Order: sequence, then C-alpha cells, then structure tokens
Amino acid sequence: MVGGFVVKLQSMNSIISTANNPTVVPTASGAGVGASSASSLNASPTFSPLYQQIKALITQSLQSGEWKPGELIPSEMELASRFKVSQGTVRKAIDELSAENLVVRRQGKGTFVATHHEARSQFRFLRLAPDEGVPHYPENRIIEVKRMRAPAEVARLLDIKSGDSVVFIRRVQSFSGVPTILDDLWLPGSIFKGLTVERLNEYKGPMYGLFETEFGTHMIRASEQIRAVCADEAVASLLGVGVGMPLLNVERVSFTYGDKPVELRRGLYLTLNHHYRNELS
Amino acid sequence: MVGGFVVKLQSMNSIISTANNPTVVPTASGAGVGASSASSLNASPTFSPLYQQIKALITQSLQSGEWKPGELIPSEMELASRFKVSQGTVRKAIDELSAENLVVRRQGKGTFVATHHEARSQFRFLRLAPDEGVPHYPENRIIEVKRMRAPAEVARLLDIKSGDSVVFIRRVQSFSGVPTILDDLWLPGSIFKGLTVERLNEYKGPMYGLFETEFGTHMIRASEQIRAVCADEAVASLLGVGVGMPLLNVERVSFTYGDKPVELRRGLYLTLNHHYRNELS
DNA sequence: AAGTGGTCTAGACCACTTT
DNA sequence: AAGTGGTCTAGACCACTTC
Repeated sequence: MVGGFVVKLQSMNSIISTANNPTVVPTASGAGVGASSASSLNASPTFSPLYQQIKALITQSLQSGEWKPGELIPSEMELASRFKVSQGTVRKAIDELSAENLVVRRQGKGTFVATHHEARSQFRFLRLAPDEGVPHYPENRIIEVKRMRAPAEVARLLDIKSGDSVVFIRRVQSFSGVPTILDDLWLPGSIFKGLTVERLNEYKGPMYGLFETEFGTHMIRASEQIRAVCADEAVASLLGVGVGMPLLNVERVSFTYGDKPVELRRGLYLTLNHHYRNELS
Repeated sequence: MVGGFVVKLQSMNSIISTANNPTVVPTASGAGVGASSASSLNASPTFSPLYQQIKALITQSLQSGEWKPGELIPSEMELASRFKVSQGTVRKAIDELSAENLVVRRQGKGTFVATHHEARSQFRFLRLAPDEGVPHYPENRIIEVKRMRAPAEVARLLDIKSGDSVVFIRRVQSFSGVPTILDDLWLPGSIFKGLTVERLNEYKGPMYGLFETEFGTHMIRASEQIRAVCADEAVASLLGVGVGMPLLNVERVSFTYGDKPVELRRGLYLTLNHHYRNELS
C-alpha cells in the first residue's frame, strides 16, 4: 500500500454542484475509494465520511495481513501522510477500530493489532463465571478431532456448501477439575488444514490464539443464541452429572474480518456453580 | 447550574507546582490548558481530562432531573459557553454519553435525553428473540403485586437494608398468546410508592417506561446472570408446560444514574421457540 | 531528545431540521 | 435564513515510552 486512495467529500451534492465533475474525485495520487462507479446516473450511492473510508482502508490492511496480530501499525502521523488526510481524521478512524477491539492503543508506544494472546481480552469470549471467587481459565481436554462432511445446518451457518469438508472437535473444559463445559466445534476445512488432536493438546492458552497463530485466522466477533436443555445420556456421562440435568445450550457463530464465519460452536454449560454473565447497556 | 467549575488540567502536577492552589480550580475565564511545569511532589491523585469533567457535570444534570427523559438538552455551543470550554470538548463528552445510551443525538435537531418510550431501544433489554421471524413485544399479564419486607438476599442486591419495604411483582409475558416468560420483580419501596396492579395494567408499553414516567427513575444499564433450571410445579403451571421443563433462569439487577440499583428481576424463559441472543464483540 | 498517542482549541464547511 | 449536530483541518501542548 503506497498512495492514499481517498475520496475527499462528504456528500454527493457538493461535488455535483461545484462543477460537472464525475461522481468521484481522485485525490492527489489515486482513484477513489467507495467511489461507486463513475456512473452518470446516480440513485443515491451513499457516500461515507472520509474517516470511514480511512477506517475501511486500515481494515483492509488488517485483513490482508499487512499488519499481523500483536504487531505495531504505522503511527497516526504516518497514516495521515500516506492517505493524504489530516491526523485528526486518521485518529477518528482508529478510534472506531479501537472501540471494536480490532486494534489496541498504547500511549507512548503506538497502536497494535489486537491479538488473542493476551490476558486482557481473555474473558471477552468466555462468559461463564464462577458464582463465588474470581474468574479463571478452565483446563482443556480434547475428546475427539475428526474431519467430516458438513451437514446442511452446519454448512448454512458457516456459509459453505453442504458436504464441504469441516473439522469437528469435541472437548470438555473443567474448573478446578470439575467438568463444566462440553463444546462441539465445526471449522471450515479449507481454513483449518492439518488441525490435529496433537496440535490442540500441545497448545496452551485460548483456542482463538491457536487459530490466529497457526491458521492465520483472527476471530473478531461472535453471535450467540442461548437456550435451556436437559442432559441426555452421552452428555451426562461426559460432564459427570445425571441424565436430565438442566444445561445452558450456547450456540455460537464466530466471524473474522469481512463478516466471514469461521467457527460454529455448540457449548453445553453446567450452571450449578457458574453462571453466564452479561452486561446490558 | 450557572458557572462551570472545571479543572482545566490533565494531571495533578501542573496544579501543585503552579501555586498552592486547592485541588479544584474554577475557571473564570479559561486559564491556560495544561499549564505545565515541574512538580515537587507527585501523589498521583489522578485527575480527569476536561471532557470527563464536563461529562460528569452533564450526567449530574441528567441525574438531578434538570433535563428529563425525552427532553432536548442545551446545544453543544451553549454548553461550551456555560462551562467555558471549547465546543470540541463538550462534543467529546457528549460522544461518550451517547455511546453509553444516556443521550441520543439527532442531526439538525439537537441532543435528547434517552427515554424508554421509544421503539428504537425497545429490545435493548429484551433479549429473548423468536427462532423464526422478527422480534416483537410480548403481551403482559400481571399475576400479583404486593408489598413485603426485603429478604436478606434481595436487600443485598438492591443495596438496601434487610427488612426494608419492597414491591414484589409477578407477571407472565406471552408471545402470540403462548406464555413464555415468568418474571418476579423486587423494587425498592422507597422509590416505587403507590405502584398497584391497576397502574401496571393500565400502562401499555415497556415497564421501564412506566418507571421513568411515573416514578422518575430512569434505568440505564443492567447486569445479568444466566443459569439453566427445571420448572417446578408452580412455574410449570404458570407457563403451561410440564414439570421438569428446562428453562433459562435470568437474574437481573438494573441500575439508574450513579450505579444505584433500582430493580431486581428473576426471569424464567421458555426456550422451545425462542432464544436469548447475545453479541460478543 | 524524540516519537507516540491523548487532550484541547479554533475555525471552516457540510447535512439536516425548523422557522 | 438560522440553528443544530457531523466532518475535517491545523496547531498547540500534555503524558508516556524509548533511546
């Protein structure tokens, strides 16, 4: 990435009225971004503010891997000169990226690409907390890893074709030795080639860290649906509880850049001594 | 509120060093920002940035009822001149208040105090969504309203004394005629005087709207803990399901300005055709 | 001392709403 | 036309980190 490709305008009107310019105005060195075509007939093409365009450009660099998780990105001043905009505009773009947890600012040091290898955001995606005491990370036990063909429902949620290869993982997580979470995961086979039970067991730390480091896939957000269910025989046996024990059924779809789904997870949570915490604001 | 009492500085150092000023300095005419200097002793009492102080002042006006829910607050320019700071600083303060849903900006019209009487934020605190189709608001049936003395646990969560008066409400909410939510609520008696089953039944719309309008208490955030339980006989009967049916147990504490708890709610959700939705980001 | 992000200001113009 | 919030710029200084 060298030249800034940015459209400096806030609305279509200004351009049109000023002169008979095309709907897109290139800045010093480039053609426009978000410049929806140079069509003469424009049915309200909705332009973004400059900082939104800058934000999109930065996000592209994150997605393309130009800057990898944990790495330092260019300073605001440097990005400003690269994109030929003011530092304040870059700042506003990064403000939003920071609010969305895509990057992390550190005063005096710079702005870093967010990573799952940090205690800071360790509990962002682990919502099960103990009723008493402080949260801590569970122990991991991999039950099964296999490749299979995606059932229709799994394929639909992962946005792949039914029958496409997926990696299936079953694991049990325990707190202080007490089995509490039974997770079933389905991962797109095209992304997670070579994922084995050995690699999963070798890896200490959060699984999203492994996804990030070993498979170049950084998860940035997830959507969950929660229901109450009863343990059947198989589940009860794995969690060491009686059949019929009420459990939280947490179905999660995780996304990477560009709203691309990269994980489907079905968790069964035992909530005798833990609870799913949620802040509504 | 007339004069702005605002400390224009970013750290304690500047104050102490400049002179033997008190820790708070009124800004008659806008003394210099960040009058830097060398300090003799840094006790590190952590000063807030100017915009945080402005934010706190605005929040006070919200809390005191100077501006009521739904009302227009003074424009950014007016607040800037009132507090003797720049418009940009007021803007940054309001940016955060807006992000926290305490106020709502409307371009061209002004900034309004957030209210629960709006379709916009109707589903902010109703997280149960249908598995199929679009979300809609449930019908309400009040089962019981009574005053009682707060049990120890209820008192603890509401931050009142055990035995203090509380209003207890039980209601069932239905979607398309199907009973789905059984709510038990405990409200501090000191705030909710004169709350009767008639008033609850008269009132159409979200209960937080009634709290806001009739009792001057605006709920701004809530904390939930979710568990899986099984329906006992009483619950099963009210929800029209069999004993042992798994249900979500959602325990909520709601807060108004100043992190003051104003509601304790225990909801039991039937999740056969609905789910609790949650976005992790 | 130099470089980074964080705060504050001042001014310009745009987009939207109401008068 | 006037007033509001929204965007963009430019410059100053502060706080923090590293050299």
